[in-house]
Amino acid sequence: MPELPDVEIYKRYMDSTSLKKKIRDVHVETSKVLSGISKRSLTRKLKGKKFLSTSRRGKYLFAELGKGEFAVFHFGMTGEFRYYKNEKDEPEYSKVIFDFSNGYHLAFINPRKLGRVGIVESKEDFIGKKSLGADALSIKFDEFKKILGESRGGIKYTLMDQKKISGIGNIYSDEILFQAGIHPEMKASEISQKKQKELFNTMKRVLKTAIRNDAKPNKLPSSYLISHRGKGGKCPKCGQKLKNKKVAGRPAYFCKKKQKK
DNA sequence: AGTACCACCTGACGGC
DNA sequence: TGCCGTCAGGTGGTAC
Repeated sequence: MPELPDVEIYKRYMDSTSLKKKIRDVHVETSKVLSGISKRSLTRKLKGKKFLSTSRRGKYLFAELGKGEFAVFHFGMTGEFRYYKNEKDEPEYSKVIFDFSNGYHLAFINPRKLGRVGIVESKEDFIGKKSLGADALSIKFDEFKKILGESRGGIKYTLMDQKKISGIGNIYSDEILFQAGIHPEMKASEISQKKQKELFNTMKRVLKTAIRNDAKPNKLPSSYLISHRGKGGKCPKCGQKLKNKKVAGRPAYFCKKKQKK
């Protein structure tokens, strides 16, 4: 479920469990989830160090190791962290496990192996290489407005393009557009000034609301679209059957009555 | 620049 | 119960 709200929750989880504890060892179940580093180097780089602090940019989570280095985590389409004590509690699908000297462990869980763990010398270089746009929670209206005005594609595509704005994925782009009453295929550049501001405020509100509710779909307000995805889902505002079609290559759900082009 | 499609992976789910 | 096709909250590459 890893879009911005989910990753923010994982960040806080890491902050409350895994900071400033000496890493005694690292276990990598499969190199598939490593990015640009071997099992041996990853272990060598981490052994004896501590995760000092965390930061997030979009869907990427960074853990500071000191001397400018950072561990980088990306969860792909599935994954989470779990902090536990006993070996017998090792979570299913753990791909990388960090052993701390206090006897606890932090597992990077990643069933589909689409996530990645790596080490970078510079956070800025990493963000630069990926060309990541401003984080959706930090972006200012002026920049948001400029991005919409310069985009030639549909608004759903624009919101999900990590190079423009980072952090929004398929689920939350649908949610934001639903709450803002904008059709996902509407041209980003054709959104009125008034609607731009409304969309901007809605984006911030939806993301913050999700975070406040631990990014758990069942804890979100009943007026949210998220739990109504799937066949036969109905609009929580008007009761009409939701439209389902591919938009920008991803399965989109929206209400034709409440979301106009 | 934007879209469409494939790949990467594997679990979950519906249909039969 | 079990097999099979399809789908899934992301990213990256290619071709158009």
